[in-house]
Amino acid sequence: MQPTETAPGGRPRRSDATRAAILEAARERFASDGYERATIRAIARDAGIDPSMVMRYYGTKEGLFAAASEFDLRLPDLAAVPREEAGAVLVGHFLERWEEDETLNALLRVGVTNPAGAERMRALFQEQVAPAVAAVCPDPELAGTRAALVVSQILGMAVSRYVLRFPPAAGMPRAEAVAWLAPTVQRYLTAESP
Amino acid sequence: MQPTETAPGGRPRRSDATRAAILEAARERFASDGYERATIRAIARDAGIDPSMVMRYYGTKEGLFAAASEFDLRLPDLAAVPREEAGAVLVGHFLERWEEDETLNALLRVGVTNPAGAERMRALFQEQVAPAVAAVCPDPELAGTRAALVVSQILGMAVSRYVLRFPPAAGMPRAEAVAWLAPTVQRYLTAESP
DNA sequence: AGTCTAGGTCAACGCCCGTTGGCCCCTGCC
DNA sequence: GGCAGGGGCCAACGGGCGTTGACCTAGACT
Repeated sequence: MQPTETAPGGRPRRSDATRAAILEAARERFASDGYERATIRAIARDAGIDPSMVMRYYGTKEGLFAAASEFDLRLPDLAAVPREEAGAVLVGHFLERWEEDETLNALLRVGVTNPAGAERMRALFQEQVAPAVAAVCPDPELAGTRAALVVSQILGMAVSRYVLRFPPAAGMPRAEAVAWLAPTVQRYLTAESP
Repeated sequence: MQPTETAPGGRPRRSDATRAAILEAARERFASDGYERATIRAIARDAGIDPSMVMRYYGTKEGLFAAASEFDLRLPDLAAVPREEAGAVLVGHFLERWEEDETLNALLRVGVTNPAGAERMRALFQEQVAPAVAAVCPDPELAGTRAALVVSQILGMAVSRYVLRFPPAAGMPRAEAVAWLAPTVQRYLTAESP
């Protein structure tokens, strides 16, 4: 038996480079192919190692996905920006994050067809988005609803732009997308009622 | 050789019931499982026939999906409703359609992980949504952008509500969702600029 | 009544998948 | 310099997949 996991502060292992290569290849494949078509064999090939190594380090395909889909949105503290700019800041941050890290695309593609992936997305929503949104909500009891509305608009743009690639959405400069979406998100965050 | 297709006006075939059962089972499976996990064997089992019949009538799994994903959004003529209600009408119609026919969910789930499915969604956008939106756009050259924005909001709500099932979005009464989204869509349809 | 064809079943094919177990080699330690 | 153990490869497994072709069967037409 050999250790498959170490506390984050543990001594570096000789296999760390391989582990990282596997994770990177996995994120790429999950992001572009979804869960079922992202095969362990293809991921291993991308990482330049044998498929059995993936099993050794991550136990199972589901375990690999769990490790590859760990993600920090790094949401800004919305209480620290001018109240009327919260919407623009949030939209800009999300789109930027989506373009710089393929993990979000992996989460989205897997979340849509795989129950475990959907659960991951719900956790991301509850643990990261909802609290960040609650920080600028006028009414605590509506915070969940507001967060869901915000996410619906941002998620929809991400699907249109990065996944389905509707020409007008995919071709739109990011600044233009932010300009259109910001007032919407601002309203969801702070408007008294619909 | 035997005919696999007949002109829409053709005489009814003895196999029409079977063909319909296959299509219904296929839509159900594609909607709940996505393309890869919706197996021909499972669809045939649901339809109460042998898997080879599916191949006989639809040629290939891709052909089956093409047939099962034919869809008419039945979008209303937006020029016929009061200008300021276009947003509410459009949102309400989409959510209703999403709940009454699982084909839309099948399209969405497959579109996210399958290239052919994504192409289908783009065709739906271009052939049905874009023209309907153009009917109320003040500026023809911006119609495509406006349609994409509208779709991004509606698609995002559908993903949140029906696919990922974020609790606040999934639990929200449809009327409340419409009330929140309507002003957004209205603005995308008619506002001069962001 | 006899024939022909469309509707349907069955068994198999080849392929690829996730996963396993055995084996080798290299490295760091005593 | 031996040796333990982690890093790595290889070959195989059982199973499920899409797809095929041979084979029955029952109805419609003449």
